[in-house]
Amino acid sequence: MAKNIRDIAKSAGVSVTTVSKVINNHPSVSSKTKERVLQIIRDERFIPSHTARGLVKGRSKTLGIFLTTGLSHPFFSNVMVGMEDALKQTGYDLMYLAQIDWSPEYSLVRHALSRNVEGVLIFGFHKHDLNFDEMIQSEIPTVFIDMDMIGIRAGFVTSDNVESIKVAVRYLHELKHRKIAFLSGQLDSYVGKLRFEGYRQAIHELGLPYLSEYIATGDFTKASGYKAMKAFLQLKEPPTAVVCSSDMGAVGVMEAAKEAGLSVPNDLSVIGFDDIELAKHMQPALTTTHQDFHTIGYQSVLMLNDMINSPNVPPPALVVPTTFAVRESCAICSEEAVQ
Amino acid sequence: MAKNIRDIAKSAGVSVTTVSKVINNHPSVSSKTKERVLQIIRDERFIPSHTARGLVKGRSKTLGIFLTTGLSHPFFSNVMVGMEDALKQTGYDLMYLAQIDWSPEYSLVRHALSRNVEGVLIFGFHKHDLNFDEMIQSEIPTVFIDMDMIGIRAGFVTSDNVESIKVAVRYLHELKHRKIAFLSGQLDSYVGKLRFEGYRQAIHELGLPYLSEYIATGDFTKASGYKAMKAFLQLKEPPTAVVCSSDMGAVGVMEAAKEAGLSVPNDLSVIGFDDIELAKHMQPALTTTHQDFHTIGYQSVLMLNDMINSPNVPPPALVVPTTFAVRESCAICSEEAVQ
DNA sequence: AACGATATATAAAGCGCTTCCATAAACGCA
DNA sequence: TGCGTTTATGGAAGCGCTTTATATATCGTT
Repeated sequence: MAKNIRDIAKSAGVSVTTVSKVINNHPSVSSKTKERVLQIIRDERFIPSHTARGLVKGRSKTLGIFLTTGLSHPFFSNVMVGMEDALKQTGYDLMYLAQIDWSPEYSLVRHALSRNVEGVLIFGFHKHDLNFDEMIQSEIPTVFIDMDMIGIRAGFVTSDNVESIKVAVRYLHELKHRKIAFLSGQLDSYVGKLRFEGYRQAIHELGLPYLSEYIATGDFTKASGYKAMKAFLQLKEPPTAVVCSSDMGAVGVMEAAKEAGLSVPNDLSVIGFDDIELAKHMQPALTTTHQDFHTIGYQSVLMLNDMINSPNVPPPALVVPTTFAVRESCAICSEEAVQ
Repeated sequence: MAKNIRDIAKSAGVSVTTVSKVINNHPSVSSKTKERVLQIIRDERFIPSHTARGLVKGRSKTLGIFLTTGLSHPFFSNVMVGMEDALKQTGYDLMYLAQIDWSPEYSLVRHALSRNVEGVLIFGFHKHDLNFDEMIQSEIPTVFIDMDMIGIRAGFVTSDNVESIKVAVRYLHELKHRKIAFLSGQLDSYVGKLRFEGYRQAIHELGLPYLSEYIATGDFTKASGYKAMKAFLQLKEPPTAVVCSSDMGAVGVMEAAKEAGLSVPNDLSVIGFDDIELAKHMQPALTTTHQDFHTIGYQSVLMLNDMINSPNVPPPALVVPTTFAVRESCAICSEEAVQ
């Protein structure tokens, strides 16, 4: 059943070398024999072993991907769609390296190396979970997604988190809001940190007072939003608007607000982040930052492809713009604008 | 940098054979040399090439996955979480075979074979898209997800589509509904067909009249639900309830109903299918069938693992039970129960 | 006719590993 | 002590392919 290059050589009455040359269409084979061999290959439905070829060439036409937070990452599948397109375009298959064990001996690099992948994508959350340093220092081309890791052979791609939040805060400011609260994500995550930074910068640039009681530390979940809003409501001057680091957080905020008898957007304006499917179907539909996951996925494998093909150009960092999706969860501040 | 087994052998002062035996912990090596070799392996951070080993052993500890509808399948990522767990458990890595080209010469089998995978998962939609027959007839163990393909080396796993819809229809019947419409998905898809079949059976078993005007052919999208509901509303006896083949379809139905001034659930009961994230956050929250995607993913790789390890037991078909999630989108029928 | 240059084919080595087979050393037992 | 066994080790072939070096045939020049 499983044919190899020798069988073909025999059938065609040529050497293995010649068959190999035909497969890789090396010029030094006459078009006559080339045709004959090609015909046999077709007839016998022969397909060369990618694996064997990879072994000798050292190139496997395979990329590896590590999901350090598992596949349950909420946007994984969106990012993957973009990756898929780029994979098709560049001719790579993708190996999902599932066998991460979290022991100290485990090495991403070695795992990747053993699988003979030409480059790896790392999609994750927290910077300090795994031995990324080894990865960064290794020879193997790597692109990180949503982590600002950079090295001699490592680049990254991410959304423009800082600017996105600033846009959101400015928007609220234009709507006359002055008491703008912020719900963060985990502050030890790259995006969590940056979104917080965006809030800080915006508040500062707009000349608003920076009040720590308007900052709630959450973890991207609905529960953390709910809890945060409950706390905000205890304040003697509760915020009139809250910008969240995630849509799910915003959902929690809205839920708590409704429970307290507040109407969104009339009594409270809310802004999310991510633009998950749910966002546009909510009541009211959630104003939020739309991340271009497709581009993130697409560009990350293109970047990796470039890194593989041009080992000497330093790996870039790519910041993908977001779009601010204005929907129904924000309104002009009902309070007098306080000075 | 990249070490091989020969380097280790040299360092340890033993033969390549011995090193290999240590790696595979073959019994015929003294514990003394074994320890020494192991130590060197650790010191030199040597990791054997999976690829080379796969070449000689014919086993790659790799599974392949084809996504015939691409990664944009709405439940892909949920299913993958389940797969991931089973991959860890069984020790496989997963190769995403992205290079499907849709030309007639393209062969899933050959692609899989060239990549030396031990088995393949096929996750898709339509039965006739690709040359699945070749796959089914091939030697290579295959499990289909959401397709009823079965062969000497092919099994499948899917949700219990028929029964799930029957449960939904019966539930409506208990709520005194008698004019129960159905929104189908694509009828050339496996799940589309089965859900329709469930509706037919339920109607029949409940002794309700089977009315073709209560059947709308959709395609799982919101748009098709919207359109279907518009049509139902033209009827002189519009349905009092509609069961949908997808949650997104149900969203469309509800939207059309609201536009027509109907209140869900008071004037119209609606049931979805899938239990997407959105479902529980809608107003009213959507009553729907919850598919156990984790189990589907998990069991499909376990099944594949079994097929690989026991080549002689005929591949099974696994039907994973669903749970019916009662929420707020259904109410007792407001009309008199018609006889 | 003799020469080097060019085109075409192949043998053989090697990628990093496993495994069969042979060999050598250590052992048990009468 | 001598025999057959067991235990430990290594040589070499081979998995399916690519690639280098080499051989042979063909050709154009003068």
